[in-house]
Amino acid sequence: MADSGWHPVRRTRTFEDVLAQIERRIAEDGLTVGDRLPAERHLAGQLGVSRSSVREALRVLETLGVVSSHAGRGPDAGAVLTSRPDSALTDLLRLHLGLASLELREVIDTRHMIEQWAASHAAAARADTSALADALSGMDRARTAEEFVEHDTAFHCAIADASGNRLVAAIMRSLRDSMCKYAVEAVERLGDTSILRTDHERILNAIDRGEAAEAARAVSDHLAHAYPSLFGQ
Amino acid sequence: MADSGWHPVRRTRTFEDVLAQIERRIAEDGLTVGDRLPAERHLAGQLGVSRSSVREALRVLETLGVVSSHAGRGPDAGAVLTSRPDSALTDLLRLHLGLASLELREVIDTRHMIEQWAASHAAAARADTSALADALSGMDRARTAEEFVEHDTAFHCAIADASGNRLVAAIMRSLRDSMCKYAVEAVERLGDTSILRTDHERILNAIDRGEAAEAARAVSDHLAHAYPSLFGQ
DNA sequence: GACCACTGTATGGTCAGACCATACCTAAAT
DNA sequence: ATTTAGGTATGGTCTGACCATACAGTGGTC
Repeated sequence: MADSGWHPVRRTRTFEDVLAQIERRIAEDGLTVGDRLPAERHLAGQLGVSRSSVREALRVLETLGVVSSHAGRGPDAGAVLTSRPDSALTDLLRLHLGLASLELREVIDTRHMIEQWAASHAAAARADTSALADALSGMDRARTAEEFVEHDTAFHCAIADASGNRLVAAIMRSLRDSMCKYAVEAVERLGDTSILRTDHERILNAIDRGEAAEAARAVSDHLAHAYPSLFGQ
Repeated sequence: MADSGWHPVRRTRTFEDVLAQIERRIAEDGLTVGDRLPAERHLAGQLGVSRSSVREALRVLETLGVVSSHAGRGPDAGAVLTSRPDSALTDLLRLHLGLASLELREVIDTRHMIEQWAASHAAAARADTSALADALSGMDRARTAEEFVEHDTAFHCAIADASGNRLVAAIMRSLRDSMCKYAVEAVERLGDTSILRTDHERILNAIDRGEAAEAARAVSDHLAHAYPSLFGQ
């Protein structure tokens, strides 16, 4: 086996068993977003385990953005299947950045890769750019670095969305969210943000005109402007 | 706030509080990989919550690949900080693929992007290619489709590793792992794998000679060979 | 003194049962 | 028909217990 996930020799834990059962049920019963899982107590009874174990399994699924739990009674209550990979990815990146097991440089390089790809694909597909234009006008109204970064993030995520690939978009959103703090610092260090504004216009226009290569170049130049220290070498 | 992770109006759950406390402690105490968290019972006592809540928080951290729990006594026991983003990403992708909230096409496109980027970066950096050569020779010895895919996966992950970006490598590994099943099907459908073998040699040689553009082209051609149905249009 | 078997103990893993907060459902009261 | 009060199923939390694991110490044996 590949070395990717070596697990120590250990009896399967109960909640892992529950996890596998739930996953199997999702696959076999063709459950999809919006469907409900049985109540915790019922699941525990059906699987012959305690409620704690079921809860730990559900907690894992919730962490992975697969279910969402709501108390109370009615159609919205209980563990509902959802699709929220973004927050899971964000948490993952944030924690590993905090643990220093990932460096900012790596995150920004990854973002560079994604954004270039997304911009050129969006251009090639002649994607709708109204969301990008909205974010652009939002940046003009921004009065603080935080507000600026917020609209900047929206712009870049809109590029990823425009690529039409939801996985890429989710990764992009998580990357931005997890490095939000550093982005604010970068903007404050930069002072004048007009060049970023111009860069964005250039990206938007390239996508609008369907010029994939120019869109990729524009993204690359933009990141070099935003993080000069990482691209100086 | 950005729309990325809207949380319904709800009192913070206890385990979320514990989660935040642990994360804060990691950041403030500068804890890093290898350090131990207090025992569950102690943590519960310190934070004034029940052990169940602590356990649910630890389960989340374990899911995200940040801690690893071991029973018993001694230096290895307890919740130890680790850095295993790969399995978390793999689980996430696998589950969302199962939920049909992600399509195989999106995963393969993402892989295409990553692999092109990694190959050209590895070439530009004149990275060590011995791991790639090892995987290549492993493919020659493979006697079943599963074995073939295993070494194929190793080869492609080695490309990502050679790029020097751990985040990209982790994403690559997860993508491969989560679509392993489909890769076996693709190989079986293909029958003759010699063309894949030739493709790999071409990629390896391009990286070895530092030809970034050729490496990217070779990767692109290779994926077209492996998944002709997705690139025919 | 070196080695080995036994016991103690701190740890995670699991279970059972209780209670609370929430939110819908229902039936009675107006 | 509307309002209101109670019922009930749900998740969230807590308590306390017990088991399995694996190291740490203890004592005996050679």
